[in-house]
Amino acid sequence: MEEDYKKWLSQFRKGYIELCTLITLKEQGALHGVALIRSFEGAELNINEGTLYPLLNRMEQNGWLESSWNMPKTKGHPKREYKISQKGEELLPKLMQTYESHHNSLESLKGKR
Amino acid sequence: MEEDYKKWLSQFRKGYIELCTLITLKEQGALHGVALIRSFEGAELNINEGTLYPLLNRMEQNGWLESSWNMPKTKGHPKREYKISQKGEELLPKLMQTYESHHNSLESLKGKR
DNA sequence: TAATTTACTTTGCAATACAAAGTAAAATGT
DNA sequence: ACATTTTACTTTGTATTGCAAAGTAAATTA
Repeated sequence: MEEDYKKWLSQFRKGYIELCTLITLKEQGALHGVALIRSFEGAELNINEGTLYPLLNRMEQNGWLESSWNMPKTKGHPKREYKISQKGEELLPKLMQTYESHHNSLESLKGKR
Repeated sequence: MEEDYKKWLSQFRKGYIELCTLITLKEQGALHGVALIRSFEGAELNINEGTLYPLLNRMEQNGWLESSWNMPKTKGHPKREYKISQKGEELLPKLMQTYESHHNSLESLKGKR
């Protein structure tokens, strides 16, 4: 039962995390991985490292994001910063529309008698 | 670009359709496959046969649904009717809670400045 | 200078949505 | 009566992604 739920959750999140990433980078500008994870936590959303980093790489390869290494001038660990690309900006409204449409469908199914 | 979107959509729907199925069977009682597809269409949600039928079988094997063949007494094609099981009824609120929590997270990410 | 922390990478696995082709029973048309 | 079409469901093959766990390497701390 608990097992069923865990499996379902991991499926349910497919695509969702990409959308959250696009939204966050659009709202907040350039962020590196750990900062993204913290932003998600601020929205009570916990994302695994092993999920996020491969996802960021895939999104960059798709051209939805752009990244640059941010070598710290004085101190700190080198970080890779991601920001949303032109293509990502164009795609985001389409994904949001689809998200909302699915949300409405679900609400509508709940309300049937 | 269009290709990107299609791939994303197919990922995004993972898990979502199972939830819609549970909700619909809870609301409407026993339905067969085609009736489910029509219910979804009524909520402006289009689901492929090749998606729905394997999904129904999986859900039954997980014990979330129960099915029975409905041999028509006088006329019509034999149909397999699905209804939500005890286990499905128990699981549904948990999935809904998770759905809503993710919905809230996304809204919260949109609202950040 | 050894141990720890930070940020990111890599690997292997399991699971589902979809398109397309397939099956079989019932209804329809000629 | 026989062939065609429709209805409802099944099967197959592919492509992706989320996750846990182990791994790397630079920077900081002890």
